[in-house]
Amino acid sequence: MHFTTTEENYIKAIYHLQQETGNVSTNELAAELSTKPASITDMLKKLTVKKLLRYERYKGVRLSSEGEKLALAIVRKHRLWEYFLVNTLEFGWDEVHEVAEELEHISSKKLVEQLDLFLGYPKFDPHGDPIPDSQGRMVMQQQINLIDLAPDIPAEVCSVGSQSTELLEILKHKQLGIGTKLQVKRKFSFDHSIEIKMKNLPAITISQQLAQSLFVKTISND
Amino acid sequence: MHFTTTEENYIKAIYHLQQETGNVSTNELAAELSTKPASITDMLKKLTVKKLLRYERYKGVRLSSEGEKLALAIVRKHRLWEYFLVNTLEFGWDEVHEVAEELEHISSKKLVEQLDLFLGYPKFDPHGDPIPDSQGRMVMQQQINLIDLAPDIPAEVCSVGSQSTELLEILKHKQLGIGTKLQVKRKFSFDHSIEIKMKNLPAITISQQLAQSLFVKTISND
DNA sequence: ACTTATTTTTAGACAAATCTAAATTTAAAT
DNA sequence: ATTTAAATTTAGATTTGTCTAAAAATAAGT
Repeated sequence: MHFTTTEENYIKAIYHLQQETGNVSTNELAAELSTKPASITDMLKKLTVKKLLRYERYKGVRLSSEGEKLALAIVRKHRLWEYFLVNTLEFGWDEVHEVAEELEHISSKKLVEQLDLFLGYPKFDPHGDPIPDSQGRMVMQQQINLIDLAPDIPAEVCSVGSQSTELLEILKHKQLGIGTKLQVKRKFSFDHSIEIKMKNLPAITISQQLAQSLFVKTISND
Repeated sequence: MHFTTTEENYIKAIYHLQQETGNVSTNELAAELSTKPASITDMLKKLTVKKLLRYERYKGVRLSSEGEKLALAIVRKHRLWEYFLVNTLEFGWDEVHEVAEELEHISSKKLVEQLDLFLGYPKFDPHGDPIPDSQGRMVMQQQINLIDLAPDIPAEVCSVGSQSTELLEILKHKQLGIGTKLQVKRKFSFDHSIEIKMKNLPAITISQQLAQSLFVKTISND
């Protein structure tokens, strides 16, 4: 069965939102997709007929297993293309998202499989997010939010909370990115800002909001 | 300015048809795009407003210089992606067309330029068609139709007339493809079929229609 | 040249995806 | 528990790209 780009974008949005919130509300979706709630309702009915989701009026929506399969296929394509753009075509990791949003809708199955093979079956995209394999499986990272990292534990940034240009801008300015190694030095309970230290750089303070947008995994320092 | 996939497909179709026929007729376009003439007229009016073509009612259509620029950009993307699919992802040259039809509408300029760089600025796609550079320039092949090739002149297939699956099927069966070296042995004026000889293979006869779908360039046999 | 056939255009309708404005259902508040 | 507020859905309209059927313009045939 074939789906339009618009339908795929709805499925993808529901997939991402239901990771956190369980059932996804019409208003959440409207915000995520920059459309009006009325439009969401129309499309939810349409996708329900196509068996991609379980939806009851006024009660929110979840993906069916069909829908989840489709979502994972789209996420797989998105992340593989991001990996390709950064590692093969030498894009910066902060400039691949928009292009991947287009490339993820290319339908050829063979294209995805050959691309995966060419890239060497990567497990994580340039933002640190895991890439689903052809069966939709992906490895789980035990990553924690930077705000929860205990002081003096060496850790490495492995994922960012969103791809908004605003976030990417401040990260670039503060020289933070995927792979950056750091330690938390102090936590200020007044505004929940934290002081972090990166090698060869003076310690800097980052806001609660920024810290919450960064995910890290602890690393052994040998 | 941004154009829809549909609009780009119209521009591309007009570009290809006007190579041969000069002014392009509504019916030709309808056949090429598998739509009805009425739909063509509607779209021609729309694209005229957007300054992409010169169109007068009942008199056919040509691309404006704006339109030609766009067409060349699309053709460039199509052929670069075909090259990529064959040379990087190891697709067969006869299975890349449909995928490239999708990829050619990805809009990122940087993507095209980085892809071109990565591929080493190729001059011809896997079907032997020239790839426009970033300025829209392409090298001209002095290729002639196989039907016009004089007997006993060594030549090499460098282009096929269309990408229809029917044509690709018969070419595969007869072991003909881009790069195939051959000579014409006899021409039968009865049905304009010709007998050709490839190295290490018995001579075969091919129909007028098939010969007209193949373009060759002469090669020195040293 | 006049009639016939072909091509092209217009007019009106339809499906997809969206919108605004109004109505309905659920949730919150006193 | 009743009212108020918020979220969601319905109803009707709009845009894009398409269609069919009918009208208009061009081309062809004798």
